[in-house]
Amino acid sequence: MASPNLSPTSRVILGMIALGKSSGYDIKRLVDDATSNFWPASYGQIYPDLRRLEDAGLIRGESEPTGGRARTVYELTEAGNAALRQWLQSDLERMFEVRDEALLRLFFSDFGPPEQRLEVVRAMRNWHQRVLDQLRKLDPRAAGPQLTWEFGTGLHQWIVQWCEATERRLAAETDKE
Amino acid sequence: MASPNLSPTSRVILGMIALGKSSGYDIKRLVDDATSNFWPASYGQIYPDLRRLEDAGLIRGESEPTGGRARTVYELTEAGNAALRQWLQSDLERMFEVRDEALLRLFFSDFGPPEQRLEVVRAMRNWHQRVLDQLRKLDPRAAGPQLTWEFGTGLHQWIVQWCEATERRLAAETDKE
DNA sequence: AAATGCATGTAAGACGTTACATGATTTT
DNA sequence: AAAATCATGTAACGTCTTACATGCATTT
Repeated sequence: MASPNLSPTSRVILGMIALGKSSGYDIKRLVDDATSNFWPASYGQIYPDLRRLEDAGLIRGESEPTGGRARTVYELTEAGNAALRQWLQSDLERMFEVRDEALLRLFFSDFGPPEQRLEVVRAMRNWHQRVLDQLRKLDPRAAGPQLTWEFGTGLHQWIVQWCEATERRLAAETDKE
Repeated sequence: MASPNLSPTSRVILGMIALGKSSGYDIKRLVDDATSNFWPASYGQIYPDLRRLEDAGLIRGESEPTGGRARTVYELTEAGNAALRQWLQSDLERMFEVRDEALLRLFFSDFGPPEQRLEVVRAMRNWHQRVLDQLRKLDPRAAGPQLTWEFGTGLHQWIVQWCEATERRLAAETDKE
């Protein structure tokens, strides 16, 4: 009933449960399909968080075994519903974080030969192309609201195009010399 | 001389030192100016890492006080130079990570009223617009190689435009009802 | 019979930020 | 005289991942 230390990730969990009663396993699958590109979550995060959310009275767990296989399914309490709504309406700050090792390499690759820069951009393009292919394989409706899906595909597509343009530019520079 | 546990961030540090002898303070400033948008670093990361890098024999520190103010300046050793080059040439994997709370809210905002979605996208646009303004204030040449600067501005610009388009779409949907 | 999927969990550690403390120097 | 900047550092904490362990059920 006490309400301490809810991690940022616990909000995804809360949200996923709001979309329908779920077990920890279910949540993991939902997250992988729908939000992992902008908010991943691991079992090591999910299960302890479920405990904390239950201790805080925001969710309620029920045992729903499938045959002899244990299974605990969670649903929101009234408090949990209120907490979710409150979060959705609160001001948002410091919300966008990126860690991109490719850009880091690009930044420092003035160090090496010019072909190295080209190599980095190529690897970068490949990576985002793969993410893009994977995103497109998903049925956007199955993965929840489509706005985020559109954003994801659009973003990676933009990056791929930037890489292509940059590769052409770098190739031209290399040829000149 | 032993070479254990170098954090991902230690590579930024190594790279920054390669660009010129630097103190921990200098590195922090360089990172804030040049790479913080895709690879931030805090003092709590930098100073311990400098120790580890020195213990590993990749950098060498010299005391260069300014008046009575202590100051330790680092430069690369031959081993450090080799390590940097090796990193730049190695294959890169799992290099792009995003955490975006705005998208998370967008994803779950089917919960609340439709105006809430609009509100989230607006806040999102504001945030990226502010980042964009800040990036443009920087002289790209002062902030190191310009490729990463161009990428950053382009990316945030694309996001701002996506938000604008989405806002129009959402507004149109709201009017219809 | 073996492999894959369902289901739950934990321990250890990697990684990073925040907040604090200290003090000298320079600028206003 | 006060404020801002230079400079170094650490302790505590939050967050998250990795790797492991366990065992039932279903598919091949």
